Amino acid sequence: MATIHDVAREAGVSPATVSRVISGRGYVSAASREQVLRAADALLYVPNRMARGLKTRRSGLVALLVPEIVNSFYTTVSRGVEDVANAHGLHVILGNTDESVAKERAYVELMVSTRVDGVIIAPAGRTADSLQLLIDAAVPTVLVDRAMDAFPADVVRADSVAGAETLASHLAALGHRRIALVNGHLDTSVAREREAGFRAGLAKHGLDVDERLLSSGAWFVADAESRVGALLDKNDPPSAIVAANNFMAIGTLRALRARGLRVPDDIALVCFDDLEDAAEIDPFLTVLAQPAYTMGTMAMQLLLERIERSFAGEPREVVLTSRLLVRRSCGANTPLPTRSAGCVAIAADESSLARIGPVAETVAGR
Amino acid sequence: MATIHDVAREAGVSPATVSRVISGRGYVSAASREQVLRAADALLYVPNRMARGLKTRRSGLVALLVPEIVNSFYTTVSRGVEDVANAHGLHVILGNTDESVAKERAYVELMVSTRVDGVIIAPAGRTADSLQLLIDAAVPTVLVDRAMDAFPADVVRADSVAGAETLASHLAALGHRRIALVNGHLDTSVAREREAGFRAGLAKHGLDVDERLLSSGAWFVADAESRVGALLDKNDPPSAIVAANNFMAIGTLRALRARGLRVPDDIALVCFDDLEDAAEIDPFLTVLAQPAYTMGTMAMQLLLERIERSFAGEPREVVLTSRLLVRRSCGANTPLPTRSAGCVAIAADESSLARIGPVAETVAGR
DNA sequence: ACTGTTTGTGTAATCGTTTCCACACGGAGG
DNA sequence: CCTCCGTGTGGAAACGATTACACAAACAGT
Repeated sequence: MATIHDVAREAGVSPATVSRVISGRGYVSAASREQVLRAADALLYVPNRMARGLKTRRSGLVALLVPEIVNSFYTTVSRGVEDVANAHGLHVILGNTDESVAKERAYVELMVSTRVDGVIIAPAGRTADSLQLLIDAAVPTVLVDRAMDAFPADVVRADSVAGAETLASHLAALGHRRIALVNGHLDTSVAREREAGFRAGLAKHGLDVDERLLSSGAWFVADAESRVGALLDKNDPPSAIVAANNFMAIGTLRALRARGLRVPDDIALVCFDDLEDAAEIDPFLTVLAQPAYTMGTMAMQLLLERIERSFAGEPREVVLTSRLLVRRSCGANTPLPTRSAGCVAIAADESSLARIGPVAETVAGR
Repeated sequence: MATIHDVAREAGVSPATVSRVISGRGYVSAASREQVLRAADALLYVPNRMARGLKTRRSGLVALLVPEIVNSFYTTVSRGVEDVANAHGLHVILGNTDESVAKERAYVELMVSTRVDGVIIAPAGRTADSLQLLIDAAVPTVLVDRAMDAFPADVVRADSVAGAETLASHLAALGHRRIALVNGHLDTSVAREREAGFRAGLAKHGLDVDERLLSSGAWFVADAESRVGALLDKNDPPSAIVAANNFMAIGTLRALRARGLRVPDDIALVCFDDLEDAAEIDPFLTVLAQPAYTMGTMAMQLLLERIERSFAGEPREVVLTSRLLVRRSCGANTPLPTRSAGCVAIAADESSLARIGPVAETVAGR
């Protein structure tokens, strides 16, 4: 591979001049510039980022660490991150931690050793253990989707408490008395918040919470399927279920189907996260759609401010509101939709809407 | 951030000794090793990959460039790649080219300038234009999913011809006479192969191809939806449809639903790619499931051989066989499944099965 | 005692950039 | 005519690792 010296020799100038042409900084005569560009082209010169990064102490890379790459929620977040990053000349490298703290730790170390300019991460664990290195190494960091106690970094997340409350009260308003929550791992902040919101939603309608109808565990299809199965096989099963993410909704559907139960006729089902396209396949899931793309763009914007040091204050927290999309699985819209997209959008209550807005307004110290 | 010199000073040895301890190469006394490890720990030393890479000319990074990150087919491929790479001490960085040749070109340049050790890519364009730099820069490269004519790189792909033939003849065998193909962009090898296989499948059953029932375009939901809509609104619409990937199957479903048509009662539908979990939601899509994970592991294995120079021969091609999973959308299994997973697995014809096997056996020059 | 090998360590060159500094040249302003 | 400043350029010192080389000590075999 050609180096800057090769180009310099070919163009009859010094390496310094080549560097100035490539980077566009400093004075270069039109004639030299022309020569250099021609030489670079001829030699297929591609600057070595490692050498550049070594000298400049900036890699131009941003890491995005997600717990589950096959989950379209996170890939949508990633598109948001990427769009903003690319617009600012940064590149995104994606890492899949697989909900494993060990993998997460390994990725964090990889990213620190690669000297990425910043990290956006949806942490897998409850403690900041595997993330401590980011703080120690002073790498600008933004948490996305999942918050973490006592971790000094900006956070962009959806309001899971309000979201769960919206879903639970939607079911309660439809007349359900026995509502179950199929939750994710309580190690994550979102799971804990969703439980709290769920309880609040029932309380709002004067319903008691039957602790036996609360279940938590891995965020995956299979886990939810077996837990819902257990729930259904007891006597006095629920008449409605809130699933804490899209995968668990599918696991729930499977458990229901295995028992010949139909949605929403026999049991109502609502969940967090839009499955995007798939949610519009029968039974047309009623979902609380989180603003995944926006979470990505916001997170990257906050990160940029940290990287460029245009903001250096206390950790900030951005809370975004989700939208309730009422389709058929909750039993509210019984007739099969024909021409329409089969979906009625209803915003969450006005109180939570108040927190939507431009960054400057929604950002608050915490 | 602490450097190797800092650690050396703290430990009372030379940088060379620190390097030997960290890399585990060369002679180091137990006492020195102990000192170095203690110092590295105390200073939170994380080696600088850029400096290391600059000297060793290896980054320890492998790039995986996929055209559509939200497509679970590609994320599954990525898990295969990652598992093999990690087992060999390499890290994977993922890039999303968005089916855009321009983005692809930008990523290729980024990866070359990052001096990644190798690249695995599912190319977006028909020509090797945007990939030429990989060849010029002599970066080990493996194509996955999509082949490319006259491009000197190993390829791992599924047998799309046989796959499409399997799907088409499955529908023909069920008695369908007017079968449509909703295809992807003919710029990609897979789209062209799927068309060829589709024609072969019909021919096998003595059916003529109605060219008006062949449609190609973008691999996305919306595009397929409008194309299928146009197809249905003509007179003499098809009685069965083959969709060339999972997204287009969803687009097809939408178009059907908008017209009040039911699957499989009014129109049968089968498609390429398993939607994983979502495919098991009604209408339980009959799919040709491609071995995505295996494609990833195979691709990475071939790439490893190139990176380590343990193989330096002519470009190889690995062709994997897919499986037909018969569910309900094709109309073959009319009763709703209850206890079972709602799926009957049928392998593609024996002839294509013959090509399954360990790498060594399936690899063939091309 | 001499040679040769194994073990252990440090010095310094090197990888490919960027960038500080010095310097040279013109033209403008005094 | 002398400065000063805006341009334009090159030399050389970093950046932080690896590694070739030199050297020294310890030990074995003759």
